[in-house]
Amino acid sequence: MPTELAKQYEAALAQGRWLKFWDENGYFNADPNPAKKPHTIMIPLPNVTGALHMGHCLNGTVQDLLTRWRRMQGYEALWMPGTDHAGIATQAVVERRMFEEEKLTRHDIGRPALVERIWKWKDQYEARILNQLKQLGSSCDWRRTRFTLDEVCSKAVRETFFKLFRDDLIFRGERLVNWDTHLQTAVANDEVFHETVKGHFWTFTYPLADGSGTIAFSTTRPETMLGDTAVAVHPEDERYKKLIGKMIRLPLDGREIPIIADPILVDRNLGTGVVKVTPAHDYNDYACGLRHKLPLINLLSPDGSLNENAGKWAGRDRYEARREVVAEMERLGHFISVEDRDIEQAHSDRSKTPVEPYLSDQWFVRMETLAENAMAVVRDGKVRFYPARYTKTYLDWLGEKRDWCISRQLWWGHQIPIWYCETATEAEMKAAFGGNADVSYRPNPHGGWLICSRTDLPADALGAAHSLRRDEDVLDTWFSSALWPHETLGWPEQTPELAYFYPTSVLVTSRDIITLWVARMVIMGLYNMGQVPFAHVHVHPKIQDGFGQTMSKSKGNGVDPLDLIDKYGVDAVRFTMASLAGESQDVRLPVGYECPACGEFIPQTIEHQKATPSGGAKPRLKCPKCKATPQYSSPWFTPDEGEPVARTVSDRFEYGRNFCNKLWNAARFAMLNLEAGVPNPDEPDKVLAKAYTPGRVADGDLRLEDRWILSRLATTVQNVTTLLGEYHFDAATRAIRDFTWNEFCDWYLEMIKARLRDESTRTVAQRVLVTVLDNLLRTLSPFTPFICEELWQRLGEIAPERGLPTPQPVAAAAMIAPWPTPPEGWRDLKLENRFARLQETIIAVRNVRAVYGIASSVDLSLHVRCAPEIATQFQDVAAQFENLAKTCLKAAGVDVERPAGAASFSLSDADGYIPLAGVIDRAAELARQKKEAEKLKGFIVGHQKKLGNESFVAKAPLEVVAQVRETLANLESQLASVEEVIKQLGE
RNA sequence: GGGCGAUUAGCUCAGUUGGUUAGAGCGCCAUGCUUACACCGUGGAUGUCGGGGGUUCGAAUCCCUCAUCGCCCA
Repeated sequence: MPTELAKQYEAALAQGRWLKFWDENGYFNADPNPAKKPHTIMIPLPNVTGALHMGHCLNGTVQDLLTRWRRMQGYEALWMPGTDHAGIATQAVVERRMFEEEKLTRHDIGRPALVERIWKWKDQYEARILNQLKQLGSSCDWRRTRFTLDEVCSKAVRETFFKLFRDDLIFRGERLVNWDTHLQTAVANDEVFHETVKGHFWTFTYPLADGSGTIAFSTTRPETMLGDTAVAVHPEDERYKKLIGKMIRLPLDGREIPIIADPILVDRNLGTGVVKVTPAHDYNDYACGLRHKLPLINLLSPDGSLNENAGKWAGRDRYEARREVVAEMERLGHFISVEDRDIEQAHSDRSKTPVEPYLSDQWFVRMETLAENAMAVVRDGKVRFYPARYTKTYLDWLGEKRDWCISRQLWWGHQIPIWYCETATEAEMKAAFGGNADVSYRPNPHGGWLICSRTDLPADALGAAHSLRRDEDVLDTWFSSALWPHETLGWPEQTPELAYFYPTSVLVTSRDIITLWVARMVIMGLYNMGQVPFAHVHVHPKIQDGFGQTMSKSKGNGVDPLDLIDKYGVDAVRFTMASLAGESQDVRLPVGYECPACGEFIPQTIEHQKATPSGGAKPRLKCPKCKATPQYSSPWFTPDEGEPVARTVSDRFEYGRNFCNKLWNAARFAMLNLEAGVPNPDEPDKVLAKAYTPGRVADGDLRLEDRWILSRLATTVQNVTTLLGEYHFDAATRAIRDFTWNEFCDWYLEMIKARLRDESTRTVAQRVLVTVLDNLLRTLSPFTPFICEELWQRLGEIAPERGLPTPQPVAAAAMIAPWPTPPEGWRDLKLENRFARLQETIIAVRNVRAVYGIASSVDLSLHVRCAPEIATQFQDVAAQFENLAKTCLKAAGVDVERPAGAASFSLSDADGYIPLAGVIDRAAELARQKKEAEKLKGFIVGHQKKLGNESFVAKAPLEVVAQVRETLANLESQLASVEEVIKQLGE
C-alpha cells in the first residue's frame, strides 16, 4: 500500500535510500554500446591536497546535471571520476604539516619515508573527496575511478615522455627558472604569486676602467653586482652615448665589463638611465644577455646562499651578503644614496617564500608545433568555448609558444624516465640499444648520453664497465593531467572504451586553468590521439566568499558542501548551485555558522577563516545570543571528538530547500487526490471514491486550465532543453522553477481542486494532473535527483501507467526515464493569452479585496464591461472566479453599468466593478482612482511625446510605431474608464 | 604594464539582437491556520541600472573615459 507523504520533505531519508538503489542497479555505469551515442565528461581531477569546497560543488553539480540529462536523452553517458596527485602542492602540504608537528624536514627522513607519508595523506583525502562527490549524487562510473599516479596513468605518462623524447620534442636546457630556495625546486610561473614588500633602492657608481670617470646606477639587489656582466644605457641617451663600448672595472672583484647600448632594457627616463646587467639572475637581463651574447655568472646555490662565484661571500646567505656588499661599496667610496621602496617580489605559492630567478638544467617540451596545432583546432571550431570569449585567453597564451618546463625537483610524482651515462662510446650505445625500439638516446650537451626508456633500465644496462644514473627529478603535475581524457580510458592500450568514449563531449571547468590545463590537454590529445580531447569547453563562474575572495583550498575560506547538504539537503544545494551557474558572473556566497546550542546564525568573518589550530586549543566562535563557545567547521582542522560543532550555513540555499518543499507538497497533494477513500472537504461526510485509473483522454475532455498547463509544460520543457544545450544552467533552473511554482502550483492545482472533489470530473483531472507531474519529475530529475526519485517511486505505486493521450507503463526509475518531449501540438499561444487575461482579472479582484481589507470568507460579486466575445470567455471561466478569488461573476457584456458603491479596476480590454455597498469608503475609493488616473496620465504623456517626435515616427520601425499607437489607445481607454468612475464617485 | 569580466532594489543575482511602465529570490510592510505546503498563501513598497561624456528617434543594453572590484598574463 502506498504510504502517505510527510508534510515536509525529509531530505536525509531520500539521500541514503536512492544513492544505494541507483548504485545497486548500476545506473551510473557506462559501457561501450554501439546502439547508443556516447556522451563523455572527464572530471577536472581535484587534487588530493585537501577537501572539496563549494567551487568544486558547482563544478560537480553542472557535470552531473549534464550527465543525467544526456543519459535520459538516450546517450550512453559516462562521467569519469578521479583525482590528481598534484606533485608540489601535496608534497608541500605534507612537508609543512610534518615540520609544524614534528619539526622534521624531508632531508631528515629521506625520500622513501616522505613519499610514504604523502601516500598516506593521499589515501585519506582521496577517500574524503570521493565521498564528497558521492554525497552530492554524482552519477560517475565509480568503477573507473583513476588517480594520476596509478598504474594506468603512469604507463601513459611514460609512453608520452618516450614519444616526445624520440620525436625530439623534449630537450634538456639551461634556463632561468623560478627557484624556491625553501623547497629547493623550480616552480612554474603559475605557482608564483606577487606581493609588495618593503625594500630599498640603492644608488652606486662604477668606475670606468680607463680611470676617466664613473657612471651611476641603481639597484634593489646589490649582491647581484657580483654577477654583472655588462652595464647598459640607451643608445640615444646623449649623456652616455660617448661611453658605449668603454669598459668598467667592478669595484668588488676587479672584473672588467662593457658598457652596452640596449633600447629594450633601458628606459632613459627612469633613475639614472643606467642599468646593471646580471643575466643569470634577472629575466630582463637574461634576455638582454642573449641579445648581446653576454656571459652568465650564476651566483646562487640551491639553498639560496651564494656560491663560489661570489668570491669572498661564497657560502653567505643572499640577504646577509646584500648588507655586506653595500658596506663594501660604501667603504670603497661608490655609495651614493639609499631610499625605501615598495618592491613587487615574486613568492612561491607553495612555501610562501621569495623565489629567485635561478639558472639551472631543466627538461622542456618544445612548444612551437604542438602549440600551433592546438591553436588550429580552436580556430577551426573543433574545440569550442562556452562562453566564447574564453577563446581569446586560450589563443593568446598558446600564441606565446613558450617552451614548457616539465621537470620539478621533488620526490612525489612521476620520476623522469631518463638515464645518464657519462662514459659509453657511440659504438657501445649502438651495440646495447641500437635495435631496441623501447629505448631512445642522444648525446648530452654536457657530455655523455641521455637515454630514455619505456621500461626501467638497470644500472648495468651498458655492461659492467659503465654505470647508468637515473634523473632524480619528477614531472610537472600538469604533464600527467594533460593526458587525462585519454589515459583514463586506457591509452596507450587501444581499449574499446577509448575507441567509443574518445573524444569526449564537454569539459566543465573554471577559467583559471584554461591555460594551465585545458590548453595542455588539447596539445597532448592531439599529439597522442590525433584527435581533440573534447568538443566543448564550458567555463562556469567562480565561487567567492562573502568578502569577494575566490574560494580556495589554501585560503581557509573553503566551505564544505557536506555541511550545507546536512543542513538543507542535497537537492537544495544542487538546485541552488545550478541557479547560480550563469554565463559570466562570479558568484558571492556569504556564509555563517549555526550555533549548535541555540541555532543562532553567526556571520563568518575574515578572522574565522584565518584562525588555525596553533598548538593544542582549536579556535572557537562566540555565540552572541546564548554565549556558547563552540568549535566550528573549517578546512584547517578537524573538530575534537564529541565536541558540538557550529556547521557552516548560508541562507542562499533556502532557495533550493523551499523549492524542494514546494515540489514535495504539490506531489503530496496530487497523490492524495489520486487515491480513493479521501474525505471530500466540501462534504466531510462523503468520501471521494474514484481512485486514479489509467485511460485515454479525448481532446474534447480537456478544460481550459488543462490545455493551458500542457501548453506551458511543453514550452517550459522545450526552453529547459535548449538552455541546457547552451550551458545556461541559471536560466534553465529559473524556467523550471517558475513553471513549477508560479504556474503548476499557484494556478493549475488551485483551479482543479474543485474538479477533484466532484466524482464526475475527477477522472480527467486526475489523468492530466498525473501526466504533468510525471513530466515535471523527469525534467527536474537531473537538477534534484533524490526528491524526484522518491516522488517517482511513490507515484509509481499509485499510477504505474500514465500519460496523455494514451497512458504507458513508466520507467523503473526517474533517473533512467526518458527525457520529456511533449508534443508540439500541446503549445497554444492564443490560449495562453486568453488565460493571461483571466489571471489579470483575478489579481485585480484580489487587489480590491486586500485594499479594502475584506476577509477571504466574504463572497464578492463582479460585473465586467467588455466586448461580447470577451464576455463569452469570461462566462466560460466563471467557476474559476469563485474558486480563486471567492467572487461570483454576476454580469459580463458591453452594456454593463457600474453599480453604485462599487470598487473598480480597469484592464486593457475590460473594466471590472465590485459592488461594495456598506463597505466602500467613497473618499478612499476616489483617492485610489485618482492615483490610478495620475499614473495612467504619466504613461500617456510619455507615449504622446514619442509620437509627437517627427524623427521617431519617421525613423523607428513601423511595427514599433504601431505598437506605441496601440498602447496609447489602450491607455487612453483605460483612463476614460477611470475618469468615468471618478466622475460617478464625485456625484 | 597588457588582456578579460564585473559594477542593476537592503542582500545575492537575471535582463537574449537597443524599443511600452527594468525583473526574480531573500529581506521588508500589511494580512491570512481558505485541510498540499507558515520551508506557505494573498496583496504591497523599494532602483538617477557605479560617475561623466558620446552615438541614436530611442541606451541598463553600443562607443569613449574615469573610479572601484575580481581573475588571467607579464
